[in-house]
This record gives sequence, structure tokens and C-alpha cells, in this order.
Amino acid sequence: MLSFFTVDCVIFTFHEGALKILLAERNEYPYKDWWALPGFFVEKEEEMEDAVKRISYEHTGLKDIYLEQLAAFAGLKRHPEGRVLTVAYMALVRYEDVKNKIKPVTNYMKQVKWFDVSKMPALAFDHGNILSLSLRKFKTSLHYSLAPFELLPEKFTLTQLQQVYEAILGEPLDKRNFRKRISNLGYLKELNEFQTGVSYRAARLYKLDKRKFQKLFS
Amino acid sequence: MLSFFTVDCVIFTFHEGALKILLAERNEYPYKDWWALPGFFVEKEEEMEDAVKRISYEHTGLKDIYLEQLAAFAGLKRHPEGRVLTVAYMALVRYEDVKNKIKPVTNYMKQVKWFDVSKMPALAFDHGNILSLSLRKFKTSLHYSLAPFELLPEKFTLTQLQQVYEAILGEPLDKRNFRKRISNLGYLKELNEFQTGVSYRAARLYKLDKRKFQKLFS
DNA sequence: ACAAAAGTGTTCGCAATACACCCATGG
DNA sequence: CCATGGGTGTATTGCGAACACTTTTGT
Repeated sequence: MLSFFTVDCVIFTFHEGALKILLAERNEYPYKDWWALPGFFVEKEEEMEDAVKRISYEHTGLKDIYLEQLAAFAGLKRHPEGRVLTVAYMALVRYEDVKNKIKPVTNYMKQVKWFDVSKMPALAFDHGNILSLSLRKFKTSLHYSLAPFELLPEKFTLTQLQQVYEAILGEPLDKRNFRKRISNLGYLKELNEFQTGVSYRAARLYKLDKRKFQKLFS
Repeated sequence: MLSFFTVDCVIFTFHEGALKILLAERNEYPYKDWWALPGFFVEKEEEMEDAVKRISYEHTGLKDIYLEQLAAFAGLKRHPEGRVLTVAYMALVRYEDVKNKIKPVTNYMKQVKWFDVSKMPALAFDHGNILSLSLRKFKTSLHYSLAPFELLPEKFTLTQLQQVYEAILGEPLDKRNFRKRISNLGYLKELNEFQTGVSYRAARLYKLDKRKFQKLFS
């Protein structure tokens, strides 16, 4: 028998060479004025994953985003008013798709904002734990995961892809080794298109070949 | 707002060269006479992990076993009487510790039994999903995990360890390569003790050096 | 011409793989 | 002496890591 059931979302994006997470500033007790992960109650007749989609949509204006369940948190003391079980999800969005759309959903929140992963404030409830779990999981599954491509536009440069990897791992990678490894894996399609609007040599664009990727990590 | 909250346990052990899972035969509708994962309701004032420990203890007579959370399942249709949210855990026990202790807990169950992982019956509810998720996770985390050692006695032979790996991966491994790899990792302590009671050359016993293991995968 | 980032090869060491025979022990 | 599993070495190959310079383009 359980009192409350919520979902919380760690929504990642990638912008200006950095991994960012969407946080909401609370306007209600407990933890008024603290930053927290976007989350809300799951409705009585609502599927859990639909609740996650609803919440992500309300905050970012996007549907059909990449979702992955992280874990359930059910500590009796995680909320002062008794057990609130939450299931945490990780969501990935493309910055280009979302940039002017983020907004607070209810007046429970004052504002929402992207935070650089390396400059996170203290978080309400146990959201700090959820966050660090999500980062750890992100790192360890990186090499078999479509996740990096969910953070980039459909067509991207190898440097952008490398920056995503570096942001997730939190460490720099060697350019030549990175390109060699990725191209050996063979799931990138080289396009005959190039960057535009840069004041230096334009980089070639690539696309993910999902078929080949799936074949590799079935 | 949620009606019911349960935990389900995928309890693994290792015996006679095979990976086994503990199942309970239901004696109540729905799914009367079906086999299911051991699980039960989480009490109102009980921590989720304590509920898992309680249920494992009641079935196996063991305390302080290895536990790991797998995932939450909350589908509205997973139980005919409405949403029953369950959090699935994986538990590992040593067969020697548990062999004559397993028993059904309530008269909701007719019997409990170890099933060879390669010969599982159809399972009640969505327990088949839970099971296959646990096996996949077990495999992928194997090389950085203490799990194999939680299935073996404190002192074990290299052949036993190899059999555990083979049972989890579901494929045979080369003896020389396995031993070379394991001994390069350097977290096994070679003992000056040997198997007894076998009618062939007695194998050397080894122990895990947890310190070195932790240092390696911090 | 300069600034900025794109793009490109080689060497080295380690780890994974494939593979087969002799040894020790108890019965 | 036989059955059973214990224990051992080598050659090959592929992958990750270290490392620096030339090319292209726009201004």
C-alpha cells in the first residue's frame, strides 16, 4: 500500500560543447527556492512512461524523445510527508529543437533553466543522488549506446560527436584515435555535405546508420 | 496516487554447473498454479530494501545477501485488479548456505523450487520480462562485478569460477585463456589448500581479494 | 597573411583468441 | 592402469594509447 507515485526526469541536452541538465526552481514547500529535477505525480489511469512523456513535453515542447528508466527511489524519508515513490528517467533532447521552448509548467515552479553538468547547484530531496546515478550510468553505457546521437542534429561533424563523448565522460579524447575508432565501427555514413557559416575550413557532415549500429550491438 | 506496491526478487544460485533461479508456485488467483518470482507487498512503514531482505529471508533462510535493484514495472495492465507497481531486485545466494532451507512462505504458494536458467517454465504476470531483463543485465555487468563470487563459497577452484562465468554467459570459455585473464587481473589470492573428497587430482583453492578488486573497479 | 579548426599515420604494448598435451590422484 | 579433471605455453591478431604536422577556408 503506497501513498504517492511520481516520476522524475533527468533531461539532458548538449550545447556549446557542454552537457546540460534541465532544472526547475521550486515555489512551494518543502524545498521552496531549491532547484529540483522536473517531475510530477503519475495520474491514476496513466501509464508511467506516458507521465514521463507528458512532463517532458510540458517542459520542453517536444514529443517522441529518447527515454530510459534509471531506477526507483522509495525511501520513507525522502519526502517529509511520508513515502513518495519516484521512478527516475533519463531523457535526451536536441538543443536546436528545444532552445526557446522550455518553460515552467505550474506555479509550483518559478522558472526552469539549463545547468551545465559541471556546475550543478544543490538539489531538493534526493535529486542529487538521482543525478549522479544518471551520470554514472550514462558513462558506463556510452560505448554501446545510441545516446550521443540523440543529443546531436541528424547531420553532425565528427568534432561535434567527439565533444559529446568528452562532455559525457568528463575528459578529453585524442582526435585521431577517436576518429579511427568511430570509423572502424562503421556505423557512420559519410555525407557529401559540409558545415556552413563558419569562418574556417568547413567540416564534413555525417549521419548515423541505425541499421548497422543495431547489427553491431544486438 | 497508487494502489499497491510490491517487490519481486530474482534469486540466483549456482549448483552442479548451472545457474538456478528460485520460483514459487502460486496457490491463488490470478495465475493460480503458475510459477512466479518470489515477491510480496511492501509494508506501509517498511523500507523497500528491507522488504526485499524480508522476502529473501523468508524463502531462503539467509540474511545479508547480495542485492541489486533492476527496474520498476508499473503497467496498468500487469495485474488484472489495477496498477500494482513492482520494483524488481536481483539477489545472489550460495547454494551451500541455502540448500535445505528453501520453503514457501504463505499459503499463497504451494511450493518453491530451483529452476535451471535454461529450463524456465512460463511465468505469471510480466515476470518473464523481469527475468530476461535480469539475465541481460547480469551478462553485461559480469566483467566488472563481484556477482560471480557471491555465488561461490569463500574458497573455490578456478574451474568452479569458470563454470559460473559460463553459466551466466551461456557459452563455454577456453580454460587457459580464462585462467590467464583472471590471474592477470590479480584479485585472486592463491591458497595453499586443495579440494578434498574428489577421486581425481585435487584442485587448488582461491579466495577473492576484495581490496584489490575494489581498487581495480573504483 | 593570419586565425581557426579540419584532417591525417605510425609505432608500441597489451589483451583477447585459438589451440593440445602431460600430470596428479583415487579407485 | 585407468578414468577424471587439473594444470600449463605460444603464436597471432586486433585494439587502445601516445603523439604533431599540413591543409583548407574565411576574413
